[in-house]
Amino acid sequence: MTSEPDSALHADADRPSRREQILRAAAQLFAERGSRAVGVDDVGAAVGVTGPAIYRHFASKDAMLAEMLVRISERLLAGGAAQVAAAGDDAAAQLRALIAFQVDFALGNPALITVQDRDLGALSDADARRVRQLQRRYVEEWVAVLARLDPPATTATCRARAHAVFGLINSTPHSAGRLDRPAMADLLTRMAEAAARA
Amino acid sequence: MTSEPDSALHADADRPSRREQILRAAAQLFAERGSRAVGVDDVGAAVGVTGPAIYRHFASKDAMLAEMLVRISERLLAGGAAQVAAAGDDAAAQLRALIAFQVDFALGNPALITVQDRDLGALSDADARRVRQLQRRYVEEWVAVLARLDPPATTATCRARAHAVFGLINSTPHSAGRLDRPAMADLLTRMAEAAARA
DNA sequence: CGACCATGTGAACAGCCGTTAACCTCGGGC
DNA sequence: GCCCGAGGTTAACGGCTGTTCACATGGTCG
Repeated sequence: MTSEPDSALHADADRPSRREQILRAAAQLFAERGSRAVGVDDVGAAVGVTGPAIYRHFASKDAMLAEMLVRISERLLAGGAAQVAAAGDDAAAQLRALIAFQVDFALGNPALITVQDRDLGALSDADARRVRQLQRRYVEEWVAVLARLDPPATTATCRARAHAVFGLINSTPHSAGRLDRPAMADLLTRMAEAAARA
Repeated sequence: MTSEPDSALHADADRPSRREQILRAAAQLFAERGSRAVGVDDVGAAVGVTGPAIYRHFASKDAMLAEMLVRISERLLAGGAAQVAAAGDDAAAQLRALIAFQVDFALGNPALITVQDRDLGALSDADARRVRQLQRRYVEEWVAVLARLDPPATTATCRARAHAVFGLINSTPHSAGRLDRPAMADLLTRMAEAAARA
C-alpha cells in the first residue's frame, strides 16, 4: 500500500505515469462534482482512456479515493511537522510557518482540499480511520503551537481554534478566482494570524 | 414552489407535518453521508415510513434537496438583511450583528450548513442557479458592510474576506462537540471579528 | 524470432436505487 | 352510511455504473 516503485521513480516527472495522471484527473473531477457523481468512465476519459482501463492501475474506485486522501493527509502532516521543526523554538514563528504552509497548500491544491473534507465519508471504515488519524496528528501539530502561544487555554479550545483557522484558509476553493494568488495568500495569511490569537 | 400552506400553518409546531419531518431527517442524513449516498429508503426509515412514501410529499429526491437548499439560503439572506437593518447605521455594529447571526445559525444548524456547501453540485442547473443567486445576495450584504469598514479595499478583497469568515464560522460542524455551545459561540465570534478586519 | 507482460478495449454482468403502479385503509364531510 | 382523498405499503421496472472477462496489441527480453 505504501511502496510504489513507479511513484518513487518518476512521480512528478515531465511525463507522469498513467497512475499519477489518473489520480490527478480524478482529484479534479471529484472536487468539481463529488466522488460519487463521477463515473469510472469520466475519469478514464479525462486521461484519454476507457473506464475499465482504470483497473489496470487501481483495485477499485474506492481504492483510488483512499490513496488520494491518504496521500494528502501524509503530505500535510509531513509538511506541517517540517515547518514547525524548521521554525526554531519560537511559538509565534512556528505559527506563522504553519499558516504560510497551509495557505500555500490550499492555494496550490484547491481540488485536493475540497475532496479531502467532502468525500472522507465515502471511504471504507478502515481507510477513513487511517485518514482521520493522520489528520488528527496534523491538527495536534497546530494545537501544540497554539497552546504554547496561549497557555491558559484548554486543549479543546486550541483544537477548536485550529479547526476554525483551517476553515478560514480552506475556504479558498469556494471563492477562488477573483483575487490573484499573491494577494489572496497575503489576505488569508493576515486573517489567519489575527484569528488564531483572538 | 414558494407557497406551502402546511409550513406556513404549523411548520415549527410541536408535531411538525410529515413534510417537515422528512426534510429534517433528510438534512441530518445528507449531512452525515452526503445526499448521493443516502437512499430514499433511508430517509423514509428515519421518519418511520417506507421509501416510496416520500413521493406523497415530494416530487423527487432532487426536489427535496432543492427545497432544502433554497430554504437555507432564504433564511440566511432574510436574517442577514434583518440584522443589518436592525443594527442602525454603524458599520462596526452591523458587522458584529452579522457575525453573531452567522455564528448562531451555524451552531444551531450544523447539518444544514454542511449540506449547503457540500451538495450544491447535486442540484439541477436551474435550482443551483437559484440557490447561488440567493447566496450571492447574502454575501453582498457582508461585502457592503466590510467595504464601509475598510473603504480603500476593493470589492474583490471584501468578497474574499467574507468567504474566509464564512469558512471560519462554518467550520463548526467539523469540530463540533468538544466545546459547549456558549464557549464555542464566544470563540468563533472573537475569531471572526479579528479576521474580518485583518 | 518467439514468448511474455503491461496496458487497453468492448461487451456483458450484477446490484443498487430512484421512481412508478396497483392496491389498501382510515378519517371526515355530504 | 357512503364516498373520497390523503397517505402508506409492497412489488416491479429500468437505468446507471462499478466491476469482470475475453480478447487485442505492442514493446522487451531471452
